[in-house]
Amino acid sequence: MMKTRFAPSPTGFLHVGGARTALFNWLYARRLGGKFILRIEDTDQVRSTAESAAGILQDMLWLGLNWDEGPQVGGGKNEYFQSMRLTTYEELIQKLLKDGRAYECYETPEQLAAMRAIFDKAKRPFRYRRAMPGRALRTEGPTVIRFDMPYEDITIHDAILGPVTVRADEHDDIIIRKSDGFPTYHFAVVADDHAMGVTHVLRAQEHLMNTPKHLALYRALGWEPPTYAHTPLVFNMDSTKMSKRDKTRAARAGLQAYAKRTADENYSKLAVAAKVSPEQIQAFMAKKVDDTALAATLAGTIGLDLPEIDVQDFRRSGYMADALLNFIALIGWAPGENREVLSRQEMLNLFSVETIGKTNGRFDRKKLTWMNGEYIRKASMDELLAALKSFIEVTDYPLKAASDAVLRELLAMYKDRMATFAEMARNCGFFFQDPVYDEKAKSKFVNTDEGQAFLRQIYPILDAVTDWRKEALTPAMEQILSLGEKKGAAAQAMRVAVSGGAVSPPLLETIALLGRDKTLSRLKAFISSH
RNA sequence: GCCCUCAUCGUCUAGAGGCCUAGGACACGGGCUUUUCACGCCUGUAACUGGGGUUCGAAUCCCCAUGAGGGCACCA
Repeated sequence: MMKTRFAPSPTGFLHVGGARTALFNWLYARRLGGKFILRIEDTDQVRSTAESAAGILQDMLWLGLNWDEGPQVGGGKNEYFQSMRLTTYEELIQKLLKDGRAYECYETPEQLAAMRAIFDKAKRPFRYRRAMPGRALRTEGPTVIRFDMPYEDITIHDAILGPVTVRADEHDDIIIRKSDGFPTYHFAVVADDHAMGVTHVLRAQEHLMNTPKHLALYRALGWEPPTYAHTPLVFNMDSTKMSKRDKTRAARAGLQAYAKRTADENYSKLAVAAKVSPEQIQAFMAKKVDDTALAATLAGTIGLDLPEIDVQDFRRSGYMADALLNFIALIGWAPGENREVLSRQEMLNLFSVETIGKTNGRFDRKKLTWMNGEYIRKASMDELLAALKSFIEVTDYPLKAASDAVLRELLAMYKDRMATFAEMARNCGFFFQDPVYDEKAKSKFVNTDEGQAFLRQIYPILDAVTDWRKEALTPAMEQILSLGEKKGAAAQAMRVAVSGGAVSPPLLETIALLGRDKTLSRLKAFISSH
């Protein structure tokens, strides 16, 4: 049985890069009729959290990347959390110890750092080996167990990169059991991939140099290693690594500009608006803390968009899961025949490891946005509504209170003119609350002699309409559009009065949904106030 | 510093020796459509990192240089 797995460590949110790895594994397993396993690698007791694990599961489900084995599916209840499998690792480690393939070490972290420093200074690579001189003697203190790497060249037969050989003198004896008794990543992956029957490992290229270690471990344990395939990496457009730090960096830059703009140097006004203490903000700005949640709230209060990095960031920004997946798949993979917009099923039909490329890619948000628009336009109304509601669940816009019926009306109106749900959410606020009037639009279209004349003509036309359904409103709207020299000359004045700005969906649909009272009162307010 | 990987338009990519005058998509420019904004349609600009080989012939194969990225933890 062919099996792939995605094995994130629960030390944060699910990153887009991780999502791509998960997708590739998911596609690969589904394509070949195998099984897809989800395993939580929580061997780092300090950094792993249960909340993070829960968040990752939730994001995987939002993306629609379901697993055949893993938390909540198949097997015992905690079988897919490494922290629950300690006895398994211990037995294996004891076996290696007995076979003489592993040994205890007594250096403290400080001693190791000092040894490394000496080599660094001499510009020589430091490799810990069993036979090296100067190893610490047995002590009472905590010990660590290392694997005795064989002194031989090791060749990885990578399904994407081809053969890659690492010379014998490049290896070092990796730690397989930490002093807290937990296995290290290197040991736990090998033990689990074997135990769970994983046959194909698709992981990011940053793991390439780990592979010889894993291969040696398989051999020492007498096991058949899986097929490895290392995927190219994904970077920001400026070729920096995509990381949560991008968010704090962007927030700091935006906040600095805000402080200058609004003369709020010590962030006292912002602190009040964001409901946090000024000290917190100052500590954040001074880079004393790297709190991404704080960065998000602060950015939110000054209307600053932070770069999306984690899967949930994209959800909050109003991207559809399928569009994100489709876009992400195309970095490093091309289905051929110039195909780009692919449904999940089409991706499944076309996917293969052979068609994954070797070159690192960059994350072009503009193309993602375009792709999301494509998905929005081709989605059915039911699909769109479901996706929109999943967006509404995690955000807080005025349309949060809208009924399904109203949401459907809005979607019909905005479908062709939005690239993300957030875009619609920002633009449709005037349906739910008084518009924030755009002063420039007002002075250009409303507070002019012509604009006033139009509004005075428009009001009675609409006031005469009692049946406010779209069909009944159509003749009145036609009449309004025919006002003035050229067709539609009066539209902008009405648009500004009704929506607050120079841009909105077509007026007929807009006022039909807005309702008679609000439409008329907004028009009237502009006539009488001038 | 050492080891490893990669290298086609600004970006994602197609290209597995002649089909390449290098194709597609995003972005950008121009036009059409239009009650605003979009959508849609038409159209334009734009690339084989450099140098050596191999070959009748190289974006495609080899070598070197350069550039980019990854790794060198009691993190994964």
